[in-house]
Amino acid sequence: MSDFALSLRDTAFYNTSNKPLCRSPPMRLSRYFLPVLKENPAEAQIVSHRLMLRAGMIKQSSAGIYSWLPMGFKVLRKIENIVHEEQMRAGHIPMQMPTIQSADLWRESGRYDDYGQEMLRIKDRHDHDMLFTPTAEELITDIFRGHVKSYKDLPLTMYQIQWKFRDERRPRFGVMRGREFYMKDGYNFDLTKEDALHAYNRHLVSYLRTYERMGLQAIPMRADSGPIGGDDTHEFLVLAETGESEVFYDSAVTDLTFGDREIDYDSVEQCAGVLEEFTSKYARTDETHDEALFNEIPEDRRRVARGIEVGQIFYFGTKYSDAMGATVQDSEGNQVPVHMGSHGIGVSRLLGAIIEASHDDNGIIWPEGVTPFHCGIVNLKQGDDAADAACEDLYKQLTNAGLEPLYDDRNERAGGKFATMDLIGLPWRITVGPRGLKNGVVELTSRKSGESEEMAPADAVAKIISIYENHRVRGL
RNA sequence: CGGGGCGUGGCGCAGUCUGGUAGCGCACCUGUUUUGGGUACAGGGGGUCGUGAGUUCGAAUCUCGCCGCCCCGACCA
Repeated sequence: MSDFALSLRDTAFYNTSNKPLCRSPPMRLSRYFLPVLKENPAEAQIVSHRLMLRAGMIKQSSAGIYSWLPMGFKVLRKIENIVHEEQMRAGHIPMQMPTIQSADLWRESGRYDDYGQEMLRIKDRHDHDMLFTPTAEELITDIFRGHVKSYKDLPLTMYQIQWKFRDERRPRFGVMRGREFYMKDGYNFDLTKEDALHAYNRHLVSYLRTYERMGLQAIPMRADSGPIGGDDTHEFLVLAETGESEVFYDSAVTDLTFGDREIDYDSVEQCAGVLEEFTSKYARTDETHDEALFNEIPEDRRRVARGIEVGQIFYFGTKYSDAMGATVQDSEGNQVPVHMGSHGIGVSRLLGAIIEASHDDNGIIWPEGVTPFHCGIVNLKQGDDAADAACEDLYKQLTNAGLEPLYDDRNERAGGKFATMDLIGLPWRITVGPRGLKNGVVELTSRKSGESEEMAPADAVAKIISIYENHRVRGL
């Protein structure tokens, strides 16, 4: 757990101490900004979009472009931080590139013309062609070729988490198919194809860990490379009825979990072993589906379903290094083009995918790894001295333990508070009322199972702390 | 981009066909009441009806243009 604690500190962008930033952080509903909607907005068709709007997480600004309201932003940051942690654990180096780039580099690779209308093109005041980046292969290759000259500097993998823009003809499904989206994009540079394939495998492993920490099962499926180009590529799909891709797979793949296994990311054998384990069973999207191969699966294990694409990894060899002259000198003095790959995780899209995979009629059910607040505290009788004091005490103990409770201290009726808590989907709720306090108990309720248990306040705190032992990710 | 639909207070909608100067529910404010799964009553604030032009004594309503948004399809992380 020690490396975990270290990486946590590295990625806690907005609070580098392990203490709350101020004496009274804004985690009381009376002071927070959580504009929940009682009714369904007419614009939202699918459940994740509807729930994100109703839970006050996002507000549409224009088609496919959203403001991230405080609670949505908090989840976005938690997902982002999990991605950072797992990337750094795999040895990849974080950096950041601009959102607006000159068209020149894109002309060099030939993609300025290939990309078509999806690319948002802009002119600056000097009449130069600029664009809002949909991805960053050209820019990273330009950085690489300017500074790396020797094979001794390889392997190298850098990544960023940055806003991207694709001018979709028809944005829809809320953040799942927006025009502006937040994405992790990483790029590996290696001397040989073998090295680059290890980078590919390493990314597959790190992605499996990443999704699992978010409470998701994302199945790697053989896919099509699209405008990125390249030979080897897998997409990671979360099964959901509302998914945009049709998928075909052997049901045995859904039994695979990554669990707590220790992985040495430098070990070629270990990474290749995981790839083999997770990709040997049939699992393909409609783009690469092969009916004959599919029919070789025992009939009772054949599955046709829909999936949400939450990530993709590519090995594309020397496509960009050839086009852009990214070479290094090898040990024999030859100039050789580097082998590259790129890898993406749709960070903002993941919010939609997680909600699609985890909700019920009453609202969202956050997995513990990404929940905006670790638990809710519902005061059933605001203004009652005993109830107020008990809630304050719970709030203090949980925040002192480094957790983020959301205390509903509004002067609302119990029903309204419960409905709000269910809608926003916090995994655990502590319910505090004068009646229970007379017997020295509060109620701890699981959002997922709906089961409640009465216990002393101190026991509830202890239980929440132990539940989150393995899910310490910071948000805002 | 092809096809369809919709723009009326923060949200959900009625009113448009048949022109007469805007209404309901939720939310919000005040008060009383109530309080363990969205209390009840009373009072109140907020909209030049997406936008521009036209027709008319008079336009949310009719005509034409424009803009925006949603859905289906094709396309995509």
